[in-house]
Amino acid sequence: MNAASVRSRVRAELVDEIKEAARRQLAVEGAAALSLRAVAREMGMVSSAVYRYFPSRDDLLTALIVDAYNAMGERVEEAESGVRRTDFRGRWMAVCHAVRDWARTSPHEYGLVFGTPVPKYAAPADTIPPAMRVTVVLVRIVADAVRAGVLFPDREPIPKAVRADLAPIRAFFSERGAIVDDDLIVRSIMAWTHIYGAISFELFGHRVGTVTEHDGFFDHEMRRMAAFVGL
Amino acid sequence: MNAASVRSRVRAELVDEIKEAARRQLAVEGAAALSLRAVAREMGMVSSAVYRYFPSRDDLLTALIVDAYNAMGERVEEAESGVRRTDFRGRWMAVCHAVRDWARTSPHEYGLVFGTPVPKYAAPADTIPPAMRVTVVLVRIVADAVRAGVLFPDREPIPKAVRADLAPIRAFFSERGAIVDDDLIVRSIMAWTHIYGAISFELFGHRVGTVTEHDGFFDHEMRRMAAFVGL
DNA sequence: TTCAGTACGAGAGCACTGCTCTTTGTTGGG
DNA sequence: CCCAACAAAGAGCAGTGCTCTCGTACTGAA
Repeated sequence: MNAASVRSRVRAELVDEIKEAARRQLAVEGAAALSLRAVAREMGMVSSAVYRYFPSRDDLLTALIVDAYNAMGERVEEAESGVRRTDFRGRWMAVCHAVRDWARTSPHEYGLVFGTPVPKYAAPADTIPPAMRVTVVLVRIVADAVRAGVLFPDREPIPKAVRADLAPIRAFFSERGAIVDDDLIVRSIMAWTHIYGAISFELFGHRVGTVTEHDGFFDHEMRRMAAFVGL
Repeated sequence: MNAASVRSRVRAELVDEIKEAARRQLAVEGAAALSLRAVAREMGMVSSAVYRYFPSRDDLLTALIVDAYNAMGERVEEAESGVRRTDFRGRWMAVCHAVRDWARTSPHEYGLVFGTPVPKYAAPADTIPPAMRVTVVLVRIVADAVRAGVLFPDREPIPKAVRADLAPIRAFFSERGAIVDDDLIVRSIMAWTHIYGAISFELFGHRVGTVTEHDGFFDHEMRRMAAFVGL
């Protein structure tokens, strides 16, 4: 083990500690109030020292966003893998509940990735793969169901412009050995949209006065959307 | 006209001017960067003077939120009123598109009311009525359709807990002379959830790489959700 | 083992923020 | 006509993100 790796190891540890402290602060105050100075204070260092590890506050936020996506992806993948492969509906429902469970345990992290985008902040390219993890799982379920011959097209006419738009996605599916029709893609996107909408509505407080039994309603809602998709 | 009203009139004008300036700044920088000092600067006054009109930055934000809800409500009501009363599906679609159109012309205002809730900020009670305006329009469409006998229950079994949860809403409908079954309420809430989810997904950039023809996709999507509701 | 180069933390400082307090000016109504 | 109510200004406090400089400690090669 050369000495450079010693330095870089202690550096990586420091980076983790800073992120840890930031995450703690995030959970209490929220993303908007995340203060680099407060993080430094909690770690017993001066604010300028933190800049050795994160060039700016936005870079810290980016790191937290990537971590959040990965945490969510991990939870989803784990939950989905525990379901019998041929139980497509069960796999789908497991994903839905895993996303919501994660969102409820880490509401600020959820808000960080799915809430109002921070102005003047453009998510760098390295957030894309972690952000895709959940989508990939959902796509795989649909592809598997199609291959198993249990998912059928709906014969719903789709506008030409939308159909052209969907071509690359269709190609993506057929590369994975699943011939998927446009309508099924539309329904899948709608279902993912709905998962996001339902969780955000609940978490952001837009269902107060409408729904109080969030657990039951979400489950029922997701069940209906799974049926809508065809699972 | 007594003199007190003169004072209060010029005061109301100042309040409007401040909100106007704040709104302009909001459109450029976003809610997080809304600076009371910058607003004051733009108006040629000193920051402390603004505090005569808004006790805190959050109060300014609250005022903007109320205005945003009302602007959205107005757009929706106007669009919906222009459709033949018996064209229930047309009325519903008009609402969907009006919400999206407003959101696209005022993305920051949309983010303000539907995005990540500001930590430590609790929306005061006077934001509730403006926030309900769109919901009221949607409810009226459903109620009208039920009364006209063109909307039927789906006979989808609903969990007991959810059913109990929905009782007050069912009562609200029957007060308006429409006997609405639980399943229809569920579908309506889901549709509103979906409107929100689709618009937020688009505006917050979570559909990049999936959909590019947003207009066409949204229209198709909403059409399918209208069918899902039964319209 | 020595020594140059680098990484690091500390501290001061800049321009900004929300907000408070005191002082000064203005203006409307008894 | 004068005084009270109101408005604006200005200074000031504590906080923010971020930059720059400076001394120290450590590392990797000679």
